[in-house]
Amino acid sequence: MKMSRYLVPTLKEDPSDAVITSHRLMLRAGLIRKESAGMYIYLPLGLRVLQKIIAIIREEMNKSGALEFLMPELTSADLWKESGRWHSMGPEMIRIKDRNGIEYALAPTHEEAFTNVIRMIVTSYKDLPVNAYQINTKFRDEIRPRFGVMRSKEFIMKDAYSFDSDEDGLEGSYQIMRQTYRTIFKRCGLETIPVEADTGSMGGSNSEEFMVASEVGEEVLLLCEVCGYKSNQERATCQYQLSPTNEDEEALAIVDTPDVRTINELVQFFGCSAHTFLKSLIYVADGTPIMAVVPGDREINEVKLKNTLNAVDLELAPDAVVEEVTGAPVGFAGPILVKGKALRIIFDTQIKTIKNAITGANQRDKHYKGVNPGRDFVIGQEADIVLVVAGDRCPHCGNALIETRGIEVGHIFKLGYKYTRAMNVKVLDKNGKAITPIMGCYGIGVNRTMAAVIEQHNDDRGIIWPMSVAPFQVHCISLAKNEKEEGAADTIYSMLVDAGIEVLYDDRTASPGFKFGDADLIGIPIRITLGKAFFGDSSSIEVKLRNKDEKIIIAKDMIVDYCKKQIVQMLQKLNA
RNA sequence: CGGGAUGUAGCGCAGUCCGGUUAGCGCGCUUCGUUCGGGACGAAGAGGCCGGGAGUUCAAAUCUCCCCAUCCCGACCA
Repeated sequence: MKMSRYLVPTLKEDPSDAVITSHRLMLRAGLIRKESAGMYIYLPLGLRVLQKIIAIIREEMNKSGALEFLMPELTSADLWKESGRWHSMGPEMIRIKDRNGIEYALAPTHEEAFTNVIRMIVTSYKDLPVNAYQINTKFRDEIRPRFGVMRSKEFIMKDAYSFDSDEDGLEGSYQIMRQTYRTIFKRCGLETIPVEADTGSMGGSNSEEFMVASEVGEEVLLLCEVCGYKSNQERATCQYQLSPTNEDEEALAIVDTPDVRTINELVQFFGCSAHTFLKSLIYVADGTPIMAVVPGDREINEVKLKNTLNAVDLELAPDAVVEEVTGAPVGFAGPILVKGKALRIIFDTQIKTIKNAITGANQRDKHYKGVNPGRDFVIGQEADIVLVVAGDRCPHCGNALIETRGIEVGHIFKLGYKYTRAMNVKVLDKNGKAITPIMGCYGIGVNRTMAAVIEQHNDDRGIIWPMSVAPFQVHCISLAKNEKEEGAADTIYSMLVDAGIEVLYDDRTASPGFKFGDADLIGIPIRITLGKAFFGDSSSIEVKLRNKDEKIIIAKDMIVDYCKKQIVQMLQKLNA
């Protein structure tokens, strides 16, 4: 491709609204432009990268035996009502009506759609297992689009759904995808960390996310360097036990604590350690207020709490609700309710071990001390609801966990029967008996994968594409000063193209420095320069790899072979 | 939705506090000439409803009110 005929609007300065490296470089290298918040335009150069990633995904999915489909983006409300998600997806799902008032959703995901086709076309166990996938756009009315294409309202996802006769089958399908995902990301040049994950609104049990370690990642990961435990903070658990005390149970007493509300203030006031406080927070879960109680030195993991409650929506209660359900202003809540109040309370599993605790008295400016679980209040429901942080002990081996941040590029999980039951999918087994298939579901964020590759492969001059996803394989810079030289340069370009190499040919009239700068920014792996060495007698060509500093000289006749060899080697390295 | 910030040429910004010529600078863009291996130089140009609306004033990019958009921090997810 001749650059003079290709629109590559590189930018010398950083766009003001890009804060992370990948976003900055995508804008600067002329890969994307913003249409509006959360919506991005892929320019020709950027599209090529996206297509390369898609091709890798498609190739590996097909290799795994999955079948490619293409689903409508406009999905009828009936489909969503069947599974119950017309309601539960909430405002994240973009809903529209046609001229007759019929309701649709712009698909935020396609579990229902795929379950529906399988119901239509699969009737026998002989067709199972089947793994159906597509590479298609998703629409989500994100609370906050962020970081360029990293989190956008419209994005391309590869989503796959497996259907098996039984759980063993699902395990097989799941493991195939697990391996396929590793291969896909490896081929894209990405190092990923698979972590245990929460299943979110999709439902299901077992789940693994593929994370790209990055400071700008939105996920917090907890890793154990000893046994290899890896988990998303949302799901992470730890071995934790408060040290037992031999203290005698004190009598319950009420203490005046004027304006002492936060845990820090309480520690000061009472002069004891934070975990002897019973931190009691009021949440509203699907419209109903509840209380969650954790040791005072712990944060609540809202995802775990939400799962415990089986709630769709969970948020901290507004002050008015807190006052209403506890009878006291915010800061004085506790599990010993005043007479006449009733509230569902979830206790963290450690609460029962705390002796002579301190907690809010549900009265203004008053706390209880000498609080003893079981004696002063009943532990009705307990669950692990604390947020695990760095330094907590690994749930498997007990070593200290460490924290890192990651970008979620893929997510695989066992869905179970949620959709096949809700949508009444039946196939006949060997004995002619109707059975319900079990599902798994597997997603890859394509645009996000592209951004993640840049996050992992760049330097202060620009992008350093892995060969597999580079927009072109060779960047050929012509430094020709006259028509004769231009002609000679064109010949080399044609030679490379004829050999089947993807070449971006900088035939523009610009200074060498300008062209080198653009080449570094765009980051094509192999750069060849047609300059002095070439236009002189020697007929030799300078080659430089984007990820190396040295320049080497190759004889003109050898250049095609050399490039081909480099390309093959670079691709093989990613496949290994 | 809550908190913070910003909207001036394609991009990056100054000017706004303290109202007053024809709204400026750098990059980019066009034409010509000279340059030409690490973002060249000169000359001549083109390009602005100063985010939108209402108001105050003799006079508004600048002051007031309302709206909109974008970005960052928190709650959702690939």
